[in-house]
Amino acid sequence: MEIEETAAAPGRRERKKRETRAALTAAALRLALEKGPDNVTVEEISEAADVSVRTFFNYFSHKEHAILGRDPDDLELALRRIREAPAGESPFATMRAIVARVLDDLESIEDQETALAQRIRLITESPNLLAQFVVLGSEDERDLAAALGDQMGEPLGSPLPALIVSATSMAVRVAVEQRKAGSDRSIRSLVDEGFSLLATGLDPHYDPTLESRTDQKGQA
Amino acid sequence: MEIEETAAAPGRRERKKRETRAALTAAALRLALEKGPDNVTVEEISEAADVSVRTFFNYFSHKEHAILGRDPDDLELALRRIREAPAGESPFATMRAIVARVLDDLESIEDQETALAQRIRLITESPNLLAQFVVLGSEDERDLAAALGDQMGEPLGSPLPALIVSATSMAVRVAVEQRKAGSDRSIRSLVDEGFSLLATGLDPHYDPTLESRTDQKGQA
DNA sequence: TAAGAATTTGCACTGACTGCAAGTTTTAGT
DNA sequence: ACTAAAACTTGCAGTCAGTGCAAATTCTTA
Repeated sequence: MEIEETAAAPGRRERKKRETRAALTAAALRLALEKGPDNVTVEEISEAADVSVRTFFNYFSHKEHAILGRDPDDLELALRRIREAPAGESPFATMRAIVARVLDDLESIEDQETALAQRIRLITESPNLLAQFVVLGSEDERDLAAALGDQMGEPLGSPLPALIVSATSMAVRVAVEQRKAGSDRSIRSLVDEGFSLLATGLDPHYDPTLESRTDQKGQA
Repeated sequence: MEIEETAAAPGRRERKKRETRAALTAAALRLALEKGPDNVTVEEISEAADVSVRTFFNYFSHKEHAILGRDPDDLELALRRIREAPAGESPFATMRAIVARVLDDLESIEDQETALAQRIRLITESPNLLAQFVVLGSEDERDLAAALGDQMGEPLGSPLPALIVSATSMAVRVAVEQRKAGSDRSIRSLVDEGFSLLATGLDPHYDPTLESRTDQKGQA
């Protein structure tokens, strides 16, 4: 009953699993777009993919995961990019490059919405999806931060790598939300501005000696 | 059937509502700590607070919200702090001050775990809670960013305020996760380091002319 | 081709959550 | 006080997500 991710010798079994998974994510995405993510039932998705409901849950533990259809290869790709970062590239630049890659993919199709673009839109519209997305994302972030820290030769437990990774996803998330809130600017330009601000600092006059001890005024 | 948040003239009705809500969050938190957040049923919580299950859902739309027991006043407090920020204080410093306030509250009780401290621990342990927390949080962030942007006199639609707010919550989240991952350092010191890094920039050698156009090497 | 492993499926069950209508409590007007 | 209206609570019936189990089915491999 264990569904593995082996990419080794693709026998018929392997192939069928991939097909089933693909059919499920495709059906889930299509139906989510048609009826709204929260109005789709697992039964419908399973029906459309022509498998039993029980089988759906053999592949995805949550309805949302099918809609998000996360491809494990994406994380793999990013991790590799980190490990193979050119000598001298700053870790922040590495992350920016990874994001840039995704943006390119996104733009290269322009009007014809890619599955990825559609999913991003859905995420901005459904709190449920956002929640699951973040949960999945935070697992990935752990791996990315570990890889980045390793690559940087940063002492274990340093918050820097985790911070950089989080900052990256944050820049993207903020950009997406700005768009959603009606900004005219392109995602790319918003992301660029975000990276730029994060790279050079959010507070030019920061006083580190002050640190966090409270110094409030009016307090209820 | 609408439960309002009126804080005006506290008649008996108002008082009872507060009591019920308090009883529910208290019961939810206690049970979540005892049995783990995912092993508590709404029925148990309602039982403990001595109301019907249906009533539970009149107060909280999700089980998790009762456990998180978010106090709307907290957001109010933060918003006020933003609006009343001393002239000349950088927006980033404002946010840091707000976080510092929370940390102080947290530490002032030390061993005797506050409800807040307990909740933070639960959140780090339960994906479900994390998810709901993020959803609630992202709503708050919108408000905070709006207030901050207003205070800064930033043009509407600028990503800066949103970025600063996100950065703040990010610094806290990363610090919490570092602790969870076994760091010896105090939350406060981790948070301070995060703020410091974000304030002064994540990439000292950032080249803004490069922007985000892809420049990758090995690609699968 | 047959044993054995991996998958699919049906079934029964728990638990979150919702709409509705009836019952109860609180408030307000007189 | 008395009472009608408004605000809350509750039970009930029902939908849907998600899980464990064991019987069927399909694939692999010797």
